[in-house]
Amino acid sequence: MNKVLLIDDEERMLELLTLYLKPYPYFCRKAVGAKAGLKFVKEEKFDLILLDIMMPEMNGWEVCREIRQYSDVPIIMVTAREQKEDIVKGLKLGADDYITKPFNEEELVARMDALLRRTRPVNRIEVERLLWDEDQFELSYKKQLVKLTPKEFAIIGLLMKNPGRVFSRNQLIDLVWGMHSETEGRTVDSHVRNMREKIREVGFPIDDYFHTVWGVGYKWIRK
Amino acid sequence: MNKVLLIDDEERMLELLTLYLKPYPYFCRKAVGAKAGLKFVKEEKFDLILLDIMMPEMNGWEVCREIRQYSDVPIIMVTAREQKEDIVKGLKLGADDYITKPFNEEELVARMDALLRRTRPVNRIEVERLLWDEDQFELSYKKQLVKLTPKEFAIIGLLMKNPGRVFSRNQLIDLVWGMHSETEGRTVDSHVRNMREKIREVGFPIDDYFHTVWGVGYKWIRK
DNA sequence: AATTAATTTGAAATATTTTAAAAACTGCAC
DNA sequence: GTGCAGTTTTTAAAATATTTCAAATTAATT
Repeated sequence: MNKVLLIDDEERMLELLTLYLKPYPYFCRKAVGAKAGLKFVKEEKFDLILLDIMMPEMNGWEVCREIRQYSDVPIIMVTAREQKEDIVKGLKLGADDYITKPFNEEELVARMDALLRRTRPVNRIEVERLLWDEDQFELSYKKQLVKLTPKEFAIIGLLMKNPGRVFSRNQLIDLVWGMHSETEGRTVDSHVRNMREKIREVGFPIDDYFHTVWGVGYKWIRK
Repeated sequence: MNKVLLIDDEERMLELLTLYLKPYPYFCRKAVGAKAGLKFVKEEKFDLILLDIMMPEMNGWEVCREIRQYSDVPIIMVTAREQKEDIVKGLKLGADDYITKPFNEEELVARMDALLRRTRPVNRIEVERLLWDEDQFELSYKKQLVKLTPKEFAIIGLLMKNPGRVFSRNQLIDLVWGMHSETEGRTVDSHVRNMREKIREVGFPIDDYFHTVWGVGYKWIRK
């Protein structure tokens, strides 16, 4: 069951959307107006957001831009009519898709399904019997569990999901801790050290995979 | 003995279905027409519904959609002929299977049995002589009863049914209390503590199974 | 050899979980 | 309705685990 946030200033539209989505595996939460919407986004985790562009206090683009400062949640913009300008602007600000009013049930659901399908996050990845599993929050090598802390788990997951790519300490801080974190770059080193040690203990050749890129950062070797 | 609701506007068809199902462990209730059907669904609990699509007052899809707003009861749609569009639409609205007229006894029963088999909810689960039984609302270890409160019972049941998977406090609140609950995450901790203590008392090694995942939530270990 | 960066180390600062106990709530019997 | 018993929720303190940071050490680069 996917959690969807509907943001619109018109209650009628919120009701209509809820009604449309009722038969589908979507659980809707309704936010009346931009401010209420932003509040919801900060407090809860959603799988998708349907965001109306035309709202009085703050328009949909501003809401979209603000959300994108701290979240990658998929967003579909709802526009009154086919206005190319609007659409381009919306997508540039980070929206993932758009739909024009009036729309029918099938189109709405089809776009939502498609967006979720293409943005579904990777939550399991395996390399040479080293398995990173986000659902279980476990890293294991040949069935032996490696007990990692949340930060260690997040760091190795990010690197494994992006093999070959170097991440600087600051990038890691932005991605793992979240932007606006004040954490020092050296802190990453500590976590890396602890993590390497724990993984080494179970016998996985971590040093063949998790490399330091001198003067730049860290990367997971693509084999 | 499974309780089945037959919804059709033709009495002849209701009789035919009842006749077919007579030799099998199904107890049939007949509803003539959509309205009567919906009334039954609201008043009684059924294990399965056989729903005709072509009915005068309100067609089967509408009935299906309405039922799905408040119930997950398995539904098999009965369609006059193989119409792909109809079937797709019906299944999207939440029906679980369909059967086309004319059908024979074997096919009907086979589909009903199969549907019941795959939708039967887990209501009993046992791990190392710790038995969680939803029908009796009892948890016991080697026949000794553990007296749990409803919340405690629901939490351990959910975790046992999903071994290996971590649930965050918020997820647990959504799933056990229901979305839109205002309950604090810390409340979960209290229930967990009380539950652990009660289970520990009867001698089950609960700490080997029910783990805290630091910074994330709780999980039941898959052994 | 000098310089710069990474790693190790350990201890302090933070965060999270557990424990415990009190307060609020609920359903039921009277 | 009122009171009661059991349940649920809240709160605060204690116990644990993680995260951070800075200093000392080691390694790589020029």
